[in-house]
Amino acid sequence: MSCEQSTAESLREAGHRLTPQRLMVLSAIRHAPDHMSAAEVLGQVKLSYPYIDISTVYRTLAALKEMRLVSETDMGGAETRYEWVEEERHHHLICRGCDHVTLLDNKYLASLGSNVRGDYGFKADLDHFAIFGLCEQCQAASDPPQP
Amino acid sequence: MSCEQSTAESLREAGHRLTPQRLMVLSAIRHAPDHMSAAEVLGQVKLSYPYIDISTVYRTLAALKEMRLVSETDMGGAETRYEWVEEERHHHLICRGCDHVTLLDNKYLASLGSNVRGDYGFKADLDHFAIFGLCEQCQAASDPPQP
DNA sequence: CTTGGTTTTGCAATTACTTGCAGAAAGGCA
DNA sequence: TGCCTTTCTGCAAGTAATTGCAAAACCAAG
Repeated sequence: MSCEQSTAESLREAGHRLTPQRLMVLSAIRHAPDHMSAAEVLGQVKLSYPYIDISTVYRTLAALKEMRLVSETDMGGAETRYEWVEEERHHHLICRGCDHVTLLDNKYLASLGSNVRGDYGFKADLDHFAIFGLCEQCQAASDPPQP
Repeated sequence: MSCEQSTAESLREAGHRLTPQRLMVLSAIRHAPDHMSAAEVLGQVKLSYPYIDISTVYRTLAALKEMRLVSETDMGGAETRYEWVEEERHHHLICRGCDHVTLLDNKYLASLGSNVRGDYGFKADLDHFAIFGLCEQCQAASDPPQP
């Protein structure tokens, strides 16, 4: 009935068992409006089941990532961020000067993916990339003032 | 005299002090034939200076990375790998099925970089990427055998 | 419903990496 | 050369994530 029903079935078909812990992790990340850290997922699940362990959260996220239902991204902070993979992919440009984050349209990575697939036969997981670099302002700031 | 001389000078110009520890870390990674882990750099430097601490290695690698003299790449193993950035960049396709690693020509990422720069004004650090996915064999193995 | 092989969980210990701090050292200036 | 400010180092403690293991739970077959 719920929107998790079919996802749960996919898990079963991939040879995983449907435990309450996994369904709770799944539900937490599925309904989050944004990226979550493993600690945030843990906190969310603990609201309904306080005995869950952080290692179970990590193991479940790893399984979901392997099935490409969630993406795992190092956004430069202390914690790795996890996100439900939507039909419409998005990526991030992160400035290492000012930490500003810009959304990057999927077409840039889709094009990289299809080139790589065509030339190498390799099907790249380009679900959610964080690309670091310098934004326009920070480039100007670090360039020589008057050459 | 040595080939580190000019690099050391760049460090100074970037506002860093030239300590023996830094020069040893620099030399270790500069002359390595391949990627190194922080622990491997530590071991190498300890041969000539046993008192060096792992935190100094990490801090030096972070400074060199900030200057884009070394790249820091998660290749999927337990440890992050560091490498001296050569003029000619290279990248890796890593299969999550069989762990096989293929070299990826820089032109694919150079093209991504120039598109992003043109459209967003963002100068991406595309020094050394690890792209995960499925190689041709592993795709065939995971596809339905007879649809 | 019960049994039984296999997977999964929670705990505890471990690993990879980071951070705070006090003393040591770099290097600009006299 | 010696002084002085600032940065850097080594240590120790802390954090994010992983792993080994015994007990518990899943679920397919009877």
